[in-house]
Amino acid sequence: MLDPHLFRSELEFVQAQLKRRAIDFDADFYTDLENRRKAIQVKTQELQNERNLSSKAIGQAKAKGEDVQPLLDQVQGLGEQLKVAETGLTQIQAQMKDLMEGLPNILDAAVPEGNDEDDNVEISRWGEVPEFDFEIKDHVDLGALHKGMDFEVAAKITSARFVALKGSIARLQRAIIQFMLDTHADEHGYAETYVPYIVNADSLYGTGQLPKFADDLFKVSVDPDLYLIPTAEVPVTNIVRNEIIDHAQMPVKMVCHTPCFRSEAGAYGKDVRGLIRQHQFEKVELVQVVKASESEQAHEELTNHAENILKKLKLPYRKVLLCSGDTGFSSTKTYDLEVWLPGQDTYREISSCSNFKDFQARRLKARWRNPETGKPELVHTLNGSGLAAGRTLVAVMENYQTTEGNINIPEVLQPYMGGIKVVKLS
RNA sequence: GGAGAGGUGGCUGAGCGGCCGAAAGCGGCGGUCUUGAAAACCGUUGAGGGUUUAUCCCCUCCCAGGGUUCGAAUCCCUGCCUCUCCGCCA
Repeated sequence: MLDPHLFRSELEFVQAQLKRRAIDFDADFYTDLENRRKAIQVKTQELQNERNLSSKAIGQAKAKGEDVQPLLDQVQGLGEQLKVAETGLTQIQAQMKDLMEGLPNILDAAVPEGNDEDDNVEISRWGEVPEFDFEIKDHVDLGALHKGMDFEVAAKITSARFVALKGSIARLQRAIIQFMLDTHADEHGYAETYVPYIVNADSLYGTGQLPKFADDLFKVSVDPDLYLIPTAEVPVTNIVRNEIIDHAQMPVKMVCHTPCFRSEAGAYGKDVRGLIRQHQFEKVELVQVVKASESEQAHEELTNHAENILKKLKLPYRKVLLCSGDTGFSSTKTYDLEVWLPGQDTYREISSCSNFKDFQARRLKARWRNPETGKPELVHTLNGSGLAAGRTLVAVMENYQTTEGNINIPEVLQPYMGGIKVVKLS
């Protein structure tokens, strides 16, 4: 949610910024609504004040043993007026909330203009794209060859867009997850975190998935409304919802591995082959809660932490700054890390690192206490995949394949694989 | 799943339908004292919002949502959560 004060003081700026998101914000409609809100709110509060004063007077008169009937006659009808005013206020506030919560975050000045992923800007490349002197296989074929990746059986158990992993391939994914968790916890200073995989609507509202993106979620319960998490971002960031964090606890840095569940409604026909786009996948997520003045630096650091995993795995990747049209709803600025996938002969997203500034914090009512002023201030929240484990599995399999169809194990993963250096065909 | 108890400020914990945004203690902050610190003493200290240049003033919030009332932390209803006991259970 954007700052309402910004709308009142700098409406034209807001309008211009939303235009970058291809949103035609109706300033006249807003101004009219805001003026009505102001009038109704002032009126309501005046009536409330009148009621409070009258009631107090009645109380005092009663204490003195005076006749209160004249006073009671005086307030007759006030209740009805107040009810009308309060109802009106509630309505217009709800209307404004609907309007406001449908608006995306304001983009950082550095975000390039553009319509879609084709307009994203490459920042850097790392590593050498491997050259193979044999006919390479993609992860689906490799997985089948190793009898470790079975889409058919998952379809039988559940439906399309699920997978069953077995043997060394399953272990390799687990090794990747453990390696990532250990690296972020031990080297990058994140607190390992475990959270529920099912969340309530308030949490999804807090991080911005609701009310706008309900179609992307799996709902598992009605009354109360509960959903499977689409990312660990939701439960982990919501740890600070409605909290005022002591300054000594700042910055809050958490790392968390969870499965993620996405209905991917409307994504059919897009990238269907293999593990790339699934209803359920494993991800290690980095979340930071920082002071406003530190979020831009934290964004760079968090992205570096994710990059560090790719470097340690010696997987070639590139870093991309998303353009205005491709940056997510809640984000001010997002870097994507794209890993090289030989099977697709291209770079594919494996991490997305975003700075939400105070957009989520305002919805979450997540604050920290500034010792200099003694007052609570909204925090800035950030998160990034560190990394998507399923896609990392794909990347390792495809980049480390050998002519025999074996898969070499990156050195950093070997301790997690019982010391073996290669997964051989049995 | 069954039975009971309870949800009040950063924490502990009082609170009769009006004098309660709320005692007291702890903690925090400022000060006195001290070479410094501790102790003691004094003062101060919740959040959100409206109006305003600002001060002032006003509104809302005692788990959440409804209700009763001129007036609700306090009474009533519903929900959620926590704790204790029993049952079941990885």
